Amino acid sequence: MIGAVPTDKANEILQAAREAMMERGYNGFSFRDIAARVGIKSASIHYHFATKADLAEAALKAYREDCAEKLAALDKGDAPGRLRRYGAIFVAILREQGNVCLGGILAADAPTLPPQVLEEVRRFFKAQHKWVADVLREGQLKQEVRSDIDPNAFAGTFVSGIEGAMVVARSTKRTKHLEIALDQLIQLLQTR
Amino acid sequence: MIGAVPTDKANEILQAAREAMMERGYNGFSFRDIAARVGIKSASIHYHFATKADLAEAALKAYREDCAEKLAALDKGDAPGRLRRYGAIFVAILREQGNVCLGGILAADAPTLPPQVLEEVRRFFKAQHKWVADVLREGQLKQEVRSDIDPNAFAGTFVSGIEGAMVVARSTKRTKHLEIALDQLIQLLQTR
DNA sequence: GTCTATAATTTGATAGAC
DNA sequence: GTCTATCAAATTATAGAC
Repeated sequence: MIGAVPTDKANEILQAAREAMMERGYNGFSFRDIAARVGIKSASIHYHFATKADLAEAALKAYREDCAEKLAALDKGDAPGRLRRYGAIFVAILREQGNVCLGGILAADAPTLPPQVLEEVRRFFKAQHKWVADVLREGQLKQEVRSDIDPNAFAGTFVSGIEGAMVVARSTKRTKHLEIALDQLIQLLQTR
Repeated sequence: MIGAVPTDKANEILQAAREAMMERGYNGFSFRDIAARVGIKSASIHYHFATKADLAEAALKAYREDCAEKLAALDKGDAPGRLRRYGAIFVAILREQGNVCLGGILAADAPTLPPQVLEEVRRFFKAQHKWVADVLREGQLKQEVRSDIDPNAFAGTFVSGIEGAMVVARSTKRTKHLEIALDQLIQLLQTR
Protein backbone atom coordinates (compact mmCIF):
# COMPACT_ATOMS: atom_id res chain seq x y z
CA MET A 1 0.00 0.00 0.00
CA ILE A 2 1.16 3.52 -0.70
CA GLY A 3 -0.53 5.41 2.12
CA ALA A 4 -0.26 4.19 5.71
CA VAL A 5 -4.03 3.91 6.16
CA PRO A 6 -5.86 1.93 3.48
CA THR A 7 -8.53 3.91 1.68
CA ASP A 8 -11.88 2.38 0.85
CA LYS A 9 -10.84 1.86 -2.74
CA ALA A 10 -7.63 0.21 -1.69
CA ASN A 11 -9.66 -2.17 0.44
CA GLU A 12 -11.95 -2.95 -2.48
CA ILE A 13 -8.90 -3.73 -4.59
CA LEU A 14 -7.44 -5.89 -1.84
CA GLN A 15 -10.65 -7.86 -1.57
CA ALA A 16 -10.86 -8.33 -5.34
CA ALA A 17 -7.23 -9.40 -5.48
CA ARG A 18 -7.81 -11.86 -2.67
CA GLU A 19 -10.70 -13.48 -4.49
CA ALA A 20 -8.93 -13.50 -7.84
CA MET A 21 -5.89 -15.21 -6.35
CA MET A 22 -7.97 -17.71 -4.41
CA GLU A 23 -9.52 -18.65 -7.72
CA ARG A 24 -6.59 -18.45 -10.14
CA GLY A 25 -3.34 -18.21 -8.18
CA TYR A 26 -0.58 -15.63 -8.49
CA ASN A 27 0.26 -16.27 -12.14
CA GLY A 28 -3.35 -16.68 -13.19
CA PHE A 29 -4.75 -13.27 -12.32
CA SER A 30 -4.06 -9.92 -13.94
CA PHE A 31 -4.48 -6.25 -13.09
CA ARG A 32 -7.26 -6.12 -15.65
CA ASP A 33 -9.16 -8.86 -13.81
CA ILE A 34 -9.01 -6.84 -10.62
CA ALA A 35 -9.80 -3.55 -12.33
CA ALA A 36 -12.89 -5.04 -13.96
CA ARG A 37 -14.15 -6.42 -10.65
CA VAL A 38 -13.64 -3.10 -8.89
CA GLY A 39 -14.84 -0.94 -11.77
CA ILE A 40 -11.71 1.07 -12.52
CA LYS A 41 -8.93 0.90 -15.10
CA SER A 42 -5.99 -1.41 -14.56
CA ALA A 43 -3.55 1.48 -14.49
CA SER A 44 -5.42 2.99 -11.55
CA ILE A 45 -4.47 0.06 -9.37
CA HIS A 46 -0.89 1.25 -9.42
CA TYR A 47 -1.94 4.37 -7.53
CA HIS A 48 -2.81 2.13 -4.57
CA PHE A 49 -0.27 -0.65 -5.04
CA ALA A 50 2.93 0.02 -6.92
CA THR A 51 3.53 -3.49 -8.20
CA LYS A 52 1.82 -6.84 -8.51
CA ALA A 53 4.07 -8.14 -5.75
CA ASP A 54 2.95 -5.33 -3.43
CA LEU A 55 -0.69 -6.05 -4.17
CA ALA A 56 -0.34 -9.77 -3.58
CA GLU A 57 1.62 -9.22 -0.38
CA ALA A 58 -0.97 -6.81 1.01
CA ALA A 59 -3.88 -9.06 0.03
CA LEU A 60 -2.29 -12.08 1.68
CA LYS A 61 -1.41 -10.08 4.77
CA ALA A 62 -5.02 -8.96 5.12
CA TYR A 63 -6.16 -12.55 4.63
CA ARG A 64 -3.75 -13.74 7.28
CA GLU A 65 -5.01 -11.12 9.73
CA ASP A 66 -8.64 -12.01 9.01
CA CYS A 67 -7.80 -15.65 9.66
CA ALA A 68 -6.08 -14.76 12.93
CA GLU A 69 -9.22 -12.96 14.07
CA LYS A 70 -11.40 -15.91 13.20
CA LEU A 71 -9.11 -18.29 15.04
CA ALA A 72 -9.09 -16.08 18.12
CA ALA A 73 -12.88 -16.35 18.18
CA LEU A 74 -12.67 -20.16 18.37
CA ASP A 75 -11.69 -20.20 22.02
CA LYS A 76 -14.64 -22.10 23.47
CA GLY A 77 -15.28 -25.82 23.59
CA ASP A 78 -13.17 -28.95 23.54
CA ALA A 79 -10.24 -29.48 21.22
CA PRO A 80 -12.05 -31.65 18.65
CA GLY A 81 -14.85 -29.10 18.52
CA ARG A 82 -12.48 -26.19 18.04
CA LEU A 83 -10.66 -28.02 15.25
CA ARG A 84 -13.99 -28.86 13.66
CA ARG A 85 -14.88 -25.18 13.64
CA TYR A 86 -11.43 -24.38 12.30
CA GLY A 87 -12.10 -26.74 9.42
CA ALA A 88 -15.55 -25.28 8.93
CA ILE A 89 -13.95 -21.96 7.99
CA PHE A 90 -12.38 -23.62 4.96
CA VAL A 91 -15.39 -25.74 4.17
CA ALA A 92 -17.36 -22.49 3.95
CA ILE A 93 -14.82 -20.92 1.59
CA LEU A 94 -15.04 -23.93 -0.69
CA ARG A 95 -18.81 -24.32 -0.54
CA GLU A 96 -19.77 -20.66 -0.72
CA GLN A 97 -17.11 -19.25 -3.00
CA GLY A 98 -15.86 -22.36 -4.76
CA ASN A 99 -12.39 -21.24 -3.77
CA VAL A 100 -9.43 -22.65 -1.92
CA CYS A 101 -7.41 -21.10 0.90
CA LEU A 102 -5.22 -18.24 -0.27
CA GLY A 103 -2.29 -19.59 1.72
CA GLY A 104 -2.59 -22.96 0.02
CA ILE A 105 -2.82 -21.76 -3.55
CA LEU A 106 0.04 -19.31 -3.11
CA ALA A 107 2.09 -22.07 -1.51
CA ALA A 108 1.60 -24.04 -4.71
CA ASP A 109 2.95 -21.04 -6.64
CA ALA A 110 5.94 -20.70 -4.31
CA PRO A 111 8.79 -20.96 -6.84
CA THR A 112 7.30 -18.15 -8.92
CA LEU A 113 6.43 -15.79 -6.07
CA PRO A 114 8.26 -12.53 -5.36
CA PRO A 115 10.25 -12.97 -2.13
CA GLN A 116 8.05 -10.65 -0.10
CA VAL A 117 4.95 -12.68 -0.99
CA LEU A 118 6.65 -15.97 -0.21
CA GLU A 119 7.65 -14.57 3.16
CA GLU A 120 4.01 -13.79 3.86
CA VAL A 121 3.06 -17.34 2.90
CA ARG A 122 5.48 -18.66 5.47
CA ARG A 123 4.04 -16.38 8.12
CA PHE A 124 0.57 -17.65 7.28
CA PHE A 125 1.50 -21.28 7.81
CA LYS A 126 3.47 -20.54 10.93
CA ALA A 127 0.38 -18.92 12.46
CA GLN A 128 -1.95 -21.72 11.40
CA HIS A 129 0.41 -24.35 12.72
CA LYS A 130 0.86 -22.61 16.06
CA TRP A 131 -2.87 -22.25 16.65
CA VAL A 132 -3.60 -25.89 15.89
CA ALA A 133 -0.67 -27.18 17.93
CA ASP A 134 -1.76 -25.11 20.94
CA VAL A 135 -5.29 -26.48 20.70
CA LEU A 136 -3.89 -30.01 20.56
CA ARG A 137 -1.64 -29.49 23.58
CA GLU A 138 -4.53 -28.12 25.60
CA GLY A 139 -6.70 -30.99 24.43
CA GLN A 140 -4.13 -33.49 25.62
CA LEU A 141 -4.13 -31.98 29.10
CA LYS A 142 -7.89 -32.43 29.20
CA GLN A 143 -7.63 -35.92 27.70
CA GLU A 144 -9.66 -34.93 24.65
CA VAL A 145 -6.76 -35.74 22.36
CA ARG A 146 -4.81 -38.98 22.13
CA SER A 147 -1.76 -38.73 24.36
CA ASP A 148 0.48 -40.62 21.92
CA ILE A 149 0.12 -37.91 19.27
CA ASP A 150 2.85 -35.33 18.87
CA PRO A 151 1.05 -31.97 18.71
CA ASN A 152 3.54 -30.41 16.32
CA ALA A 153 3.53 -33.36 13.96
CA PHE A 154 -0.24 -33.62 13.95
CA ALA A 155 -0.72 -29.87 13.59
CA GLY A 156 1.38 -29.87 10.44
CA THR A 157 -0.47 -32.86 9.06
CA PHE A 158 -3.79 -31.27 9.89
CA VAL A 159 -3.08 -27.85 8.38
CA SER A 160 -1.51 -29.10 5.17
CA GLY A 161 -4.05 -31.91 5.01
CA ILE A 162 -6.86 -29.38 4.86
CA GLU A 163 -5.00 -27.36 2.25
CA GLY A 164 -4.49 -30.41 0.10
CA ALA A 165 -8.05 -31.59 0.55
CA MET A 166 -9.39 -28.18 -0.54
CA VAL A 167 -7.32 -28.16 -3.69
CA VAL A 168 -8.15 -31.73 -4.62
CA ALA A 169 -11.82 -31.25 -3.75
CA ARG A 170 -12.11 -28.24 -6.01
CA SER A 171 -10.29 -29.88 -8.91
CA THR A 172 -12.36 -33.04 -8.74
CA LYS A 173 -15.56 -31.10 -8.13
CA ARG A 174 -16.20 -33.10 -5.01
CA THR A 175 -16.72 -30.57 -2.23
CA LYS A 176 -17.50 -33.45 0.07
CA HIS A 177 -13.92 -34.60 -0.16
CA LEU A 178 -12.82 -31.78 2.12
CA GLU A 179 -15.47 -32.53 4.71
CA ILE A 180 -14.63 -36.20 4.70
CA ALA A 181 -10.92 -35.53 5.15
CA LEU A 182 -11.67 -33.13 7.98
CA ASP A 183 -13.90 -35.65 9.78
CA GLN A 184 -11.30 -38.32 9.24
CA LEU A 185 -8.48 -36.30 10.77
CA ILE A 186 -10.54 -35.26 13.77
CA GLN A 187 -11.71 -38.79 14.34
CA LEU A 188 -8.14 -40.03 14.40
CA LEU A 189 -6.86 -37.60 16.99
CA GLN A 190 -9.51 -38.39 19.57
CA THR A 191 -9.13 -40.62 22.58
CA ARG A 192 -11.25 -43.73 22.47
CA MET B 1 0.88 -35.33 -29.67
CA ILE B 2 0.65 -35.06 -33.44
CA GLY B 3 2.04 -38.46 -34.46
CA ALA B 4 0.69 -41.64 -32.89
CA VAL B 5 4.11 -42.77 -31.70
CA PRO B 6 6.08 -40.21 -29.71
CA THR B 7 9.42 -39.37 -31.22
CA ASP B 8 12.52 -38.95 -29.08
CA LYS B 9 12.23 -35.18 -29.32
CA ALA B 10 8.59 -35.27 -28.34
CA ASN B 11 9.57 -37.25 -25.27
CA GLU B 12 12.26 -34.76 -24.40
CA ILE B 13 9.71 -31.98 -24.66
CA LEU B 14 7.24 -33.93 -22.53
CA GLN B 15 9.84 -34.45 -19.85
CA ALA B 16 10.82 -30.79 -19.87
CA ALA B 17 7.17 -29.74 -19.71
CA ARG B 18 6.60 -32.10 -16.81
CA GLU B 19 9.46 -30.61 -14.84
CA ALA B 20 8.54 -27.04 -15.70
CA MET B 21 4.96 -27.56 -14.56
CA MET B 22 6.00 -29.36 -11.40
CA GLU B 23 8.06 -26.32 -10.59
CA ARG B 24 5.87 -23.45 -11.80
CA GLY B 25 2.38 -24.74 -12.53
CA TYR B 26 0.34 -24.39 -15.70
CA ASN B 27 0.26 -20.59 -15.79
CA GLY B 28 3.87 -20.22 -14.71
CA PHE B 29 5.66 -21.96 -17.55
CA SER B 30 6.03 -20.90 -21.17
CA PHE B 31 6.92 -22.50 -24.47
CA ARG B 32 10.16 -20.55 -24.37
CA ASP B 33 11.06 -22.15 -21.01
CA ILE B 34 10.58 -25.58 -22.50
CA ALA B 35 12.37 -24.73 -25.72
CA ALA B 36 15.39 -23.48 -23.80
CA ARG B 37 15.57 -26.66 -21.72
CA VAL B 38 15.35 -28.88 -24.78
CA GLY B 39 17.58 -26.76 -26.98
CA ILE B 40 15.16 -25.83 -29.73
CA LYS B 41 13.08 -22.76 -30.58
CA SER B 42 9.69 -22.28 -29.00
CA ALA B 43 7.94 -22.37 -32.37
CA SER B 44 9.32 -25.86 -32.95
CA ILE B 45 7.35 -27.23 -30.03
CA HIS B 46 4.16 -26.68 -32.00
CA TYR B 47 5.32 -29.29 -34.49
CA HIS B 48 5.03 -31.89 -31.73
CA PHE B 49 2.16 -30.42 -29.71
CA ALA B 50 -0.29 -28.11 -31.38
CA THR B 51 -1.27 -26.10 -28.30
CA LYS B 52 -0.22 -25.53 -24.71
CA ALA B 53 -3.27 -27.51 -23.62
CA ASP B 54 -2.17 -30.47 -25.74
CA LEU B 55 1.33 -30.34 -24.30
CA ALA B 56 0.12 -30.16 -20.71
CA GLU B 57 -2.39 -32.93 -21.25
CA ALA B 58 0.23 -35.23 -22.78
CA ALA B 59 2.77 -34.44 -20.06
CA LEU B 60 0.29 -35.15 -17.29
CA LYS B 61 -0.89 -38.33 -19.00
CA ALA B 62 2.69 -39.58 -19.18
CA TYR B 63 3.18 -38.66 -15.53
CA ARG B 64 0.02 -40.51 -14.58
CA GLU B 65 1.17 -43.60 -16.45
CA ASP B 66 4.60 -43.47 -14.85
CA CYS B 67 2.93 -43.26 -11.45
CA ALA B 68 0.70 -46.22 -12.26
CA GLU B 69 3.78 -48.28 -13.09
CA LYS B 70 5.46 -47.32 -9.85
CA LEU B 71 2.38 -48.21 -7.84
CA ALA B 72 2.07 -51.57 -9.54
CA ALA B 73 5.60 -52.34 -8.38
CA LEU B 74 4.60 -51.76 -4.75
CA ASP B 75 2.80 -55.07 -4.42
CA LYS B 76 4.88 -56.69 -1.69
CA GLY B 77 4.73 -56.22 2.05
CA ASP B 78 2.10 -55.19 4.56
CA ALA B 79 -0.25 -52.26 4.06
CA PRO B 80 1.63 -49.75 6.20
CA GLY B 81 4.84 -50.66 4.41
CA ARG B 82 3.27 -50.28 0.99
CA LEU B 83 1.85 -46.90 1.92
CA ARG B 84 5.22 -45.86 3.28
CA ARG B 85 6.81 -46.72 -0.04
CA TYR B 86 4.01 -44.91 -1.83
CA GLY B 87 4.84 -41.81 0.19
CA ALA B 88 8.54 -42.30 -0.46
CA ILE B 89 7.90 -41.69 -4.16
CA PHE B 90 6.80 -38.16 -3.37
CA VAL B 91 9.44 -37.61 -0.72
CA ALA B 92 12.01 -38.40 -3.41
CA ILE B 93 10.45 -35.91 -5.85
CA LEU B 94 10.60 -33.20 -3.22
CA ARG B 95 14.09 -34.03 -1.94
CA GLU B 96 15.78 -34.73 -5.26
CA GLN B 97 14.05 -32.26 -7.57
CA GLY B 98 12.66 -29.75 -5.11
CA ASN B 99 9.34 -30.22 -6.86
CA VAL B 100 5.81 -31.15 -5.96
CA CYS B 101 3.55 -33.75 -7.52
CA LEU B 102 2.30 -32.72 -10.96
CA GLY B 103 -1.22 -33.80 -10.07
CA GLY B 104 -1.21 -31.60 -6.99
CA ILE B 105 0.08 -28.44 -8.59
CA LEU B 106 -2.26 -28.75 -11.55
CA ALA B 107 -5.13 -29.36 -9.16
CA ALA B 108 -4.30 -26.01 -7.59
CA ASP B 109 -4.54 -24.45 -11.06
CA ALA B 110 -7.86 -26.17 -11.77
CA PRO B 111 -10.03 -23.11 -12.54
CA THR B 112 -7.56 -21.94 -15.17
CA LEU B 113 -6.94 -25.30 -16.84
CA PRO B 114 -8.22 -26.22 -20.31
CA PRO B 115 -10.95 -28.86 -19.90
CA GLN B 116 -8.87 -31.67 -21.35
CA VAL B 117 -6.12 -31.06 -18.80
CA LEU B 118 -8.56 -30.86 -15.91
CA GLU B 119 -10.02 -34.16 -17.03
CA GLU B 120 -6.57 -35.71 -16.84
CA VAL B 121 -6.14 -34.30 -13.31
CA ARG B 122 -9.31 -36.03 -12.25
CA ARG B 123 -8.10 -39.30 -13.75
CA PHE B 124 -4.88 -38.94 -11.82
CA PHE B 125 -6.61 -38.58 -8.48
CA LYS B 126 -9.07 -41.34 -9.23
CA ALA B 127 -6.17 -43.73 -9.84
CA GLN B 128 -4.26 -42.65 -6.74
CA HIS B 129 -7.34 -42.96 -4.58
CA LYS B 130 -8.20 -46.40 -5.89
CA TRP B 131 -4.73 -47.76 -5.28
CA VAL B 132 -4.58 -46.50 -1.71
CA ALA B 133 -8.12 -47.64 -0.88
CA ASP B 134 -7.38 -51.12 -2.20
CA VAL B 135 -4.25 -51.35 -0.08
CA LEU B 136 -6.23 -50.27 2.96
CA ARG B 137 -8.99 -52.83 2.36
CA GLU B 138 -6.43 -55.58 1.99
CA GLY B 139 -4.69 -54.35 5.12
CA GLN B 140 -7.91 -54.53 7.09
CA LEU B 141 -8.43 -58.16 6.10
CA LYS B 142 -4.97 -58.92 7.44
CA GLN B 143 -5.56 -56.76 10.52
CA GLU B 144 -2.72 -54.43 9.64
CA VAL B 145 -5.09 -51.49 9.39
CA ARG B 146 -7.54 -50.27 12.03
CA SER B 147 -10.89 -51.86 11.37
CA ASP B 148 -12.83 -48.72 12.31
CA ILE B 149 -11.31 -46.75 9.44
CA ASP B 150 -13.30 -46.31 6.25
CA PRO B 151 -10.89 -47.16 3.43
CA ASN B 152 -12.38 -44.66 1.01
CA ALA B 153 -12.40 -41.82 3.52
CA PHE B 154 -8.87 -42.52 4.65
CA ALA B 155 -7.58 -42.96 1.10
CA GLY B 156 -8.83 -39.51 0.18
CA THR B 157 -7.35 -38.00 3.30
CA PHE B 158 -4.06 -39.76 2.66
CA VAL B 159 -3.71 -38.81 -1.00
CA SER B 160 -4.69 -35.17 -0.62
CA GLY B 161 -2.79 -34.99 2.66
CA ILE B 162 0.42 -35.89 0.87
CA GLU B 163 -0.32 -33.38 -1.89
CA GLY B 164 -0.91 -30.64 0.63
CA ALA B 165 2.14 -31.56 2.66
CA MET B 166 4.35 -31.43 -0.45
CA VAL B 167 3.13 -27.99 -1.40
CA VAL B 168 3.42 -26.58 2.11
CA ALA B 169 6.80 -28.23 2.63
CA ARG B 170 8.22 -26.68 -0.52
CA SER B 171 6.84 -23.23 0.24
CA THR B 172 8.15 -23.21 3.79
CA LYS B 173 11.44 -24.81 2.76
CA ARG B 174 10.91 -27.57 5.27
CA THR B 175 11.24 -30.82 3.34
CA LYS B 176 10.89 -32.64 6.62
CA HIS B 177 7.27 -31.48 6.86
CA LEU B 178 6.26 -33.99 4.20
CA GLU B 179 8.02 -36.87 5.90
CA ILE B 180 6.49 -35.99 9.25
CA ALA B 181 2.98 -35.82 7.79
CA LEU B 182 3.50 -39.14 6.05
CA ASP B 183 4.70 -40.84 9.25
CA GLN B 184 1.82 -39.29 11.15
CA LEU B 185 -0.81 -40.58 8.74
CA ILE B 186 0.64 -44.07 8.63
CA GLN B 187 0.92 -44.21 12.40
CA LEU B 188 -2.75 -43.32 12.77
CA LEU B 189 -4.09 -46.00 10.47
CA GLN B 190 -2.34 -48.86 12.20
CA THR B 191 -3.87 -51.28 14.68
CA ARG B 192 -2.49 -50.94 18.16
C1' DG C 1 -8.07 9.05 -7.43
C1' DT C 2 -8.92 8.02 -11.91
C1' DC C 3 -8.15 8.62 -16.51
C1' DT C 4 -5.77 8.15 -21.43
C1' DA C 5 -1.94 6.94 -23.75
C1' DT C 6 1.79 4.36 -24.27
C1' DA C 7 5.99 1.85 -23.38
C1' DA C 8 8.36 -2.54 -23.00
C1' DT C 9 8.03 -7.26 -22.63
C1' DT C 10 6.16 -11.80 -22.89
C1' DT C 11 2.91 -14.88 -24.49
C1' DG C 12 0.86 -18.71 -27.53
C1' DA C 13 0.55 -19.40 -32.14
C1' DT C 14 1.07 -19.34 -37.58
C1' DA C 15 3.38 -19.25 -42.27
C1' DG C 16 6.65 -20.71 -44.93
C1' DA C 17 11.75 -21.66 -46.00
C1' DC C 18 15.18 -25.21 -45.47
C1' DG D 1 12.02 -31.45 -37.64
C1' DT D 2 13.73 -27.20 -36.99
C1' DC D 3 14.33 -22.76 -38.37
C1' DT D 4 13.28 -17.45 -39.11
C1' DA D 5 10.06 -14.15 -39.17
C1' DT D 6 6.15 -12.48 -37.62
C1' DC D 7 1.63 -11.80 -35.42
C1' DA D 8 -2.03 -10.51 -32.26
C1' DA D 9 -2.99 -10.33 -27.75
C1' DA D 10 -2.01 -9.79 -22.98
C1' DT D 11 0.97 -8.36 -19.41
C1' DT D 12 3.06 -5.06 -15.82
C1' DA D 13 4.22 -0.62 -15.48
C1' DT D 14 5.01 4.63 -16.29
C1' DA D 15 3.89 9.57 -17.59
C1' DG D 16 1.08 13.06 -17.40
C1' DA D 17 -3.71 15.20 -17.96
C1' DC D 18 -7.96 15.98 -15.42
